[in-house]
Amino acid sequence: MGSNKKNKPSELNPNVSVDNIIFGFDFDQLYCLLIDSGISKTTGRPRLAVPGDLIYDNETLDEAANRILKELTGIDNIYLEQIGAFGDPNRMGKESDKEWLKSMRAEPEARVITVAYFSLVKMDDFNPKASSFAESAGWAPINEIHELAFDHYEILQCAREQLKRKIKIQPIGFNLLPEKFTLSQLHKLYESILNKPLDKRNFRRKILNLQILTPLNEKQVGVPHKPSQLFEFNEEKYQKISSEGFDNFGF
Amino acid sequence: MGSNKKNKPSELNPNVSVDNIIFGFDFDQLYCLLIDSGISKTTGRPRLAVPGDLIYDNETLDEAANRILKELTGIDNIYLEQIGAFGDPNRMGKESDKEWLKSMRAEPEARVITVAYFSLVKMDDFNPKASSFAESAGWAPINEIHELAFDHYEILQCAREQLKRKIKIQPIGFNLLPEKFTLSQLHKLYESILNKPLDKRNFRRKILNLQILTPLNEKQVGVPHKPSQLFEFNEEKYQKISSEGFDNFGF
DNA sequence: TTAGCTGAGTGTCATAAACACACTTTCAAA
DNA sequence: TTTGAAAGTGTGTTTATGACACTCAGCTAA
Repeated sequence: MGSNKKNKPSELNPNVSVDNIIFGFDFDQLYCLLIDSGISKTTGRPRLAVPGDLIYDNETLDEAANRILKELTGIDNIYLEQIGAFGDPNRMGKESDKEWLKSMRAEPEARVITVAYFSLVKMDDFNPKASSFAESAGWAPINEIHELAFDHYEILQCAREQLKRKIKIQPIGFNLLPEKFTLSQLHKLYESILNKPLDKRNFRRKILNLQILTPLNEKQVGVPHKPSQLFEFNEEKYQKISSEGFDNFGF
Repeated sequence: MGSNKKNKPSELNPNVSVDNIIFGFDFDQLYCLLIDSGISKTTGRPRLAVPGDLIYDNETLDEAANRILKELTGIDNIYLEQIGAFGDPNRMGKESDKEWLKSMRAEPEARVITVAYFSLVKMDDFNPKASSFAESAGWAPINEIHELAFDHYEILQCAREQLKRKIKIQPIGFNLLPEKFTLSQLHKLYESILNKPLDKRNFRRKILNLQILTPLNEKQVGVPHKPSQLFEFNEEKYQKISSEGFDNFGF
C-alpha cells in the first residue's frame, strides 16, 4: 500500500487546499493527527499542522481529502465529512507559516482558500511510529492542542463542534471504535465528544433503545473486574430504522 | 446605495467563487432569488442561476457573499450562513454553462471551486422589478425550481436541508418575516421550511414557551376574519435565554 | 483462601415534553 | 343577518428524560 502512486492527478491548483482533521479515540480521550514540520525559526517552537495539501485540478474536494488521508496513513474508506471553506486573506499570515510556505510551495505568496474536512478513524488502524513515510505525524490529545499553523486551530474547534452536533443525530461514533466494543467504551466516547458526563444508566437505555447494536456472545477477557459484554454496530438495522425515519437521538 | 463602488477590491481570483442562495417568504411559500441570463443557445430554455461571483483576493469569503447580496439587492446586514464548498471538476460542464462562461469570464476554462452561502431576507426589502440594475433577477417559488446552471440545483437542495436543520435549533426564521408578524405567519413559515404540517396548538404552545416573542398592542386590520395579534421577535430575550443555554427547540 | 479493588450491570419513580384532537370567536363581504 | 375564513384556546394520554445506589464477576495481592 502506498508504495507507488499510479494515476497521479494532473496539476496542482495554487489557490485551493484541503485540510483534514483526523480524529481518533483510545477509549479514554479524543486525539487528532498532527504533522510536525520542525522547529520554527520565528517562534522557536515546533510548528504543528493538520494534514493538508493543495488540490489537483482533476480531483473533487472529497477525493482530495481522501487522497491526503491515504497518502499519510495508508488507510482507505474512512468516514469523511466536509466542515466548510476557510478563506480569510490573512489566514497564512503568521511568520512561521510564511517560512514554511517559502520552503514548500511553488507559489508561496498565493492566496489559498482551504476546504476543511474531518474524518474518523479507528486509532489502531494507524500507528505513526510504524509508518515509514509519516515519521513526523503523531496523535495529539485534543485537549492538549493550543496552537497550530495557519488557521488550523480554529478549524479544529469547528470540527469539534460539528462532530458534537452530528453525533447527536447520527451514530457516526462507531467509526472511532473497533468492530467489537463495550457499552462503557461507547459511553466514554460520547462523553469525550460532547465534553460532559452522561449518566451511565440513561446512556445505556437510550443507546440500546435505538436497536442498532448487536450483542455478541463474547466478553472482555483478562480485565481485573467483571468482564464487559461486547457489541457490534449493526449497519443494516441502522439503515432500516433511519430510512423509516427516526428523529430521536439527542443526548 | 450601490451607485459608485468605493474601496473596490483588488483582483479577481480565477479559481474561487461564492454563490448565494437567497431565501424569501411571502407568508405562503419559500422563494429563492434567481438570475436569468437569457435563453441558452444549447438548451433553448432560459438559463437560471443563483447569484454569485468570483472572489477578490483581498476579501474574506463572508465579505464576498455580502458583496454579492449588496450589489444585487442593495441590502446590507443580512442573515448569512456558509453551506460549504462545492468542487466537482465537472461542475461547470454543461454546454449552456460553457457558453455563458465564454461570454463572461476572463478565464472561461479555469476550474472554479465555489463556496455556497444561504441568506434570509425579508422579501419586500427587495423588489426585483423596481431595481434598475437587477432587471434579470426574480423570486422563484422554491418548489417550482427544477433546473439551474452549474451545480446550483444541488446547492439549493443543500441549502434547504441546512435551513431545515438550523431552524430547529435557532430561531433564524425571523429574518424572513417583517418586524411585526402573526403567529399564523410564523407557523406557515415553519411548515414551509420543514415541508410538513405542524399542529397549530402545539406549535403555538412551543413557540410561546420559548419566551422570545413580544406581543404588541396591535392587531391585523382589514382581514375578513378574526384579526390576528401581532408579535415581534425579542432579540434581547433570545440572547439571554440562549446564553444561559437552552437546548430544546425541536419541531 | 480470602479480602479488597475495579468497573459492569441493573430498575424505578418523578418530571417534562410531545402529540392528538374540536369548538368558539371575530371580522368583512355579500 | 347570514356566511365564510382564519384566529384562538385546553385537556388527557403517551413517551422521553433525568436523578439516583446497589450487587456482581473477575483479578490481584496478602
